[in-house]
Amino acid sequence: MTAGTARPGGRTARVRAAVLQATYAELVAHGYAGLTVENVAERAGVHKTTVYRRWESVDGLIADALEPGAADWTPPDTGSLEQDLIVIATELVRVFGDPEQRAVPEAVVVAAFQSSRAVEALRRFYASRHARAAQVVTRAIERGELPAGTDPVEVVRLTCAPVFYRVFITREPVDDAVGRRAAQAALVAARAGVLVSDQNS
Amino acid sequence: MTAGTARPGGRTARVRAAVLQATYAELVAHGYAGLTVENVAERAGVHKTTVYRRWESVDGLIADALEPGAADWTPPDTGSLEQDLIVIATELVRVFGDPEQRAVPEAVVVAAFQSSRAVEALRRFYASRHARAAQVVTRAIERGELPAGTDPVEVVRLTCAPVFYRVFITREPVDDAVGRRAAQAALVAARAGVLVSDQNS
DNA sequence: GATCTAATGCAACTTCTGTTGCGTTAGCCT
DNA sequence: AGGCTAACGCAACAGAAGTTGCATTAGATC
Repeated sequence: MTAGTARPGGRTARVRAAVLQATYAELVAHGYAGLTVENVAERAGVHKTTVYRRWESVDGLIADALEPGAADWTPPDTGSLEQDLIVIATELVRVFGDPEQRAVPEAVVVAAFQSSRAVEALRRFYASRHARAAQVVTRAIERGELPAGTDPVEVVRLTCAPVFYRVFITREPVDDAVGRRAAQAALVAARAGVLVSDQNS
Repeated sequence: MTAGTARPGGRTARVRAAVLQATYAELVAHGYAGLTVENVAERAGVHKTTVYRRWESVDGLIADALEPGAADWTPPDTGSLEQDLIVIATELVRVFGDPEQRAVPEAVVVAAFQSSRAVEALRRFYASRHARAAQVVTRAIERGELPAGTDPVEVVRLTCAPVFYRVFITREPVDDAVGRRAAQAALVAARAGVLVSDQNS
């Protein structure tokens, strides 16, 4: 984003950094509902027209703010698939339990309901996250812990989905036990061969 | 809601019905992002101040519009737990595939991110839905298909979560195969005893 | 059917969001 | 160093969202 600009140096980059950081801070402070272009601009020390021109709307800001998050995450590697999945699921629980860590991912989910840019950002983010987390499963398949042909990403989805479901859909509380159970259920299903990708019966 | 009003007859009830129906129609037509108090009021043939006074905001409208949906739903009863779960999951897939049926539930999920009233409406709705769907599992436990002590609602959650996860979080496409796999995974996990409620190890 | 008053309609107003035209600044290039 | 111009700041504006005070309507009660 803003990569093809004719003047990428100095001020433009500074403004961009300041605005995205301000977006993050505002999200943590007021959440998606309280996110305003004007507030972000003021916090960033930038005029609101600048923000409107470069990001168009709050959804553009949010979509942009998510980008960095995907890259710097590495999956656990405990040697046991079950433990790896449990770590992944309980880490999710921990993130959603912390308002500060939760702010950005939650905001993007909300923004995706009204902005195709946010949808694209979400797809890219979770595609990346899934691919990284799937390494855990791929290693397990190589160790012979799971049936050959098991879809690694599907195991990851099954591990994460129940946590998201409770947090964002049914609004039920989550704790480590929820994550653990999701991980174990995904594991059992994978072992039983339910998540073999060819299986389209 | 509006139950304790001092004048429940005639006009008040008519206005309420007209407004909720208009809310539904507007949601289908423009989605949550395009939902405006003024548009709803105009469509309902009511002045906007009336809507503001009785529902306060769009989130109030949405929370109210969800209420009727919970009551009139009965779970399948095919005689086989696997088939019941598959029906539940693929029915979800079908609902989310139809913009008209999808509009209201999606709107409430969005509204819940910024309105505690919508959160309460969501909790009530899914608590009711889960309880009804859980009958399917309870019957299976009685038939001896699942270990005693299996948490029926947890089986339902595990069946539905992957569909919601793809639709609302990762924005991946869903089809019947997705629902079928989710149902089978939940079933396998339940059979293995992973979803026994006592189990807090 | 006359009265009372909750609920609605109406209009004006304030506030907030987003836009536009133009002047100014600062990065890039020779 | 000096010019060129993209990017930014500024102010004024347009439009929508939500509020308030008061008049009007129509259910309820006797």
